[in-house]
Amino acid sequence: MKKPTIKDVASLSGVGTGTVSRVLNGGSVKETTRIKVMKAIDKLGYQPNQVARTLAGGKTKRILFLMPEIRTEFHWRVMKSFDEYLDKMNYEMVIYPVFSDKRLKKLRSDPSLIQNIDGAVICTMNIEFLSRKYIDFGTNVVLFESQSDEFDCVYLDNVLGGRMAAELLIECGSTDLFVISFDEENTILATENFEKRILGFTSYLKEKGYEFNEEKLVYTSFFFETAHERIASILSEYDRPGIFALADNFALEVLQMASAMKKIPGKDFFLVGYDNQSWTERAGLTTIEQPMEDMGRKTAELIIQKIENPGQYVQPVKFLPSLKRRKTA
Amino acid sequence: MKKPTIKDVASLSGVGTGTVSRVLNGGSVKETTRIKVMKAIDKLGYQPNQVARTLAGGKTKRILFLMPEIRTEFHWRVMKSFDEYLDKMNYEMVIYPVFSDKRLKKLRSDPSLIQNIDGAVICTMNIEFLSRKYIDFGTNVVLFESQSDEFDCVYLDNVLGGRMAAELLIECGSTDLFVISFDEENTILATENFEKRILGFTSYLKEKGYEFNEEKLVYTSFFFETAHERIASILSEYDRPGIFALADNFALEVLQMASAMKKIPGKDFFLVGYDNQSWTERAGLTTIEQPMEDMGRKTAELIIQKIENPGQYVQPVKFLPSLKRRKTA
DNA sequence: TTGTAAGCGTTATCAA
DNA sequence: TTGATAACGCTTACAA
Repeated sequence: MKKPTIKDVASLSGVGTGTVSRVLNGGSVKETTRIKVMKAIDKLGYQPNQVARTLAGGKTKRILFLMPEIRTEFHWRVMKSFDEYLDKMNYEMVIYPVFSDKRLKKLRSDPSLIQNIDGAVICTMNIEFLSRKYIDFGTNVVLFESQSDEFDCVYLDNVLGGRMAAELLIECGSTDLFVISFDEENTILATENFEKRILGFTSYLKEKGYEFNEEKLVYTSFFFETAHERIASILSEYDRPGIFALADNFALEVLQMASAMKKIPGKDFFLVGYDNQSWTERAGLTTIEQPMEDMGRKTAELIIQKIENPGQYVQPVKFLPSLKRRKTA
Repeated sequence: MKKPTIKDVASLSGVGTGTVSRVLNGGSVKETTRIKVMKAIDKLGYQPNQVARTLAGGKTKRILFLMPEIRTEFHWRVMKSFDEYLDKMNYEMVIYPVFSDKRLKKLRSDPSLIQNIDGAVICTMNIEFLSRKYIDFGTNVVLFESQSDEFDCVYLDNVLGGRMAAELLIECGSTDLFVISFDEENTILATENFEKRILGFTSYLKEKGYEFNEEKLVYTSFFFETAHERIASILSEYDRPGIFALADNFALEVLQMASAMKKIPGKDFFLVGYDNQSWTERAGLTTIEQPMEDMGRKTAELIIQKIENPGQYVQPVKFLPSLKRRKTA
């Protein structure tokens, strides 16, 4: 049995297709006819054909979410919250993972996906890839986790986040301060966010007369923690060292090593993470919170706003980190 | 300036739209006209409109990849490989993340995404959600990481994987055998894969007369390793215990604890992981390999095959695990 | 407030 | 091998 079309609905309810379309899209129709039409729609189980709708010039109500290979809790929670708001507003999210530079080029050359969208969110991507010369979305774009004055964008004040971590660790009495960062040469990713955290941290230290040098910057990797030895030596060689982990993941590595070495967090050493991932509370990890849900939601609001009221000024939205103080610092 | 359409191409090259369409879709056209048309396409920078194409009954060349919230290396590598083959065959992947049951229901009630696809791959999802009664894709479906005789599917022999791990650990001389599994009550995920690994492991043990009970099953969590204390006690209390980590991630936790406790893998204890994630070689972790790239590619082949030759029999494709023997066992 | 009909950009059918 | 033309299912003037 064929799927019912707008014509079927029209003839069953004894009106023209235009009227049905108006019912569907919120045009002005008499209440009694609206009800008639709705009944017919219900009875037939009619679902508008998006493809036809798009071709006829309607909106797709579909938003593209461009993301690099991100497997962090942070990004998933942002995405979930983003999607939830979209859903509430009757929009739909389509994800396009940018595994590689090549895939991004493909997106540029093959506009079929872009033809189908009302807007796009570009997530945590290197600014150089975002230039209009590189990809012309010909559509509404909001950047997430990068700054730009060419596009609307949503980001967190990472410099401030770094400063807050530094301030707290000094307050705890640490004089030897370390940063655990990560080692990644993925050119697609926006690494500026990490750099800013380090910048905030070190500049605060400098202001307060503390020393920081490259040696105190420890590298690990996102999914295979590789800094065991370095961490073990920091924990055993220094007196109450202060450690700033640029992501909660990295802090976990420290906690594990410490647990095995019988070092007590908040006493033998101090530790501040970043993100406020869901497990950190249970673990008692002090961390710099990013308001993931708010950020995701705001991104959704922004893109929908742009779609529905075109031609607005570019809006940068800056979120502020906040301190979740728990046992480790 | 408006985008050029097929009509523009037709008139510029002095042929009918039908001919242009045939050039585009591989119908039979005289070589000289083909060249003429190609030149016009090039000159205008013409790109076919996918939406119109779809409405007119053409294929979208778009495949939906339905996935739960998976942040593992395994799934991303499978996805990459899947996507790469699709790309080669001029198909396109669209990801639909199933954050929750609710989102799956939404997919069912809102067919706009499904209207746009030629086929769907359903990844690592609980079989109960896959019943035709629940979602009618009305399209070609291939299951990844679940078994079914209703759908084509691609999966690994996890029972065999478990057996291989057991065999190796016994061969190493361990008499106390442990499994590290994970604690997850996400009802959307196909947990059968983990259960089968355990089944294979324990049944082999039983055959060989080894004892295994619930106490030897240690639970941790995927992204926040929570089994520190259990692992520490296993490592210190037993003589050369054998540990089977149901995913390489979990093995990492063991390696870290061991490193801090000065226990030497492959000597003081034996450890077998699962997946053969990229970092395991560097870490010297013995592991049960899943051929991720092959599996992703095969999944792509299968779905394209179904699309292009409809009405075939249901094909289950079983992959075999293999042992990557390194330092830890 | 309504119905009619002209697009939207393709593919597919059918004569020529 | 071709060109003309009828779908495809919708939105949106325009006229009634």
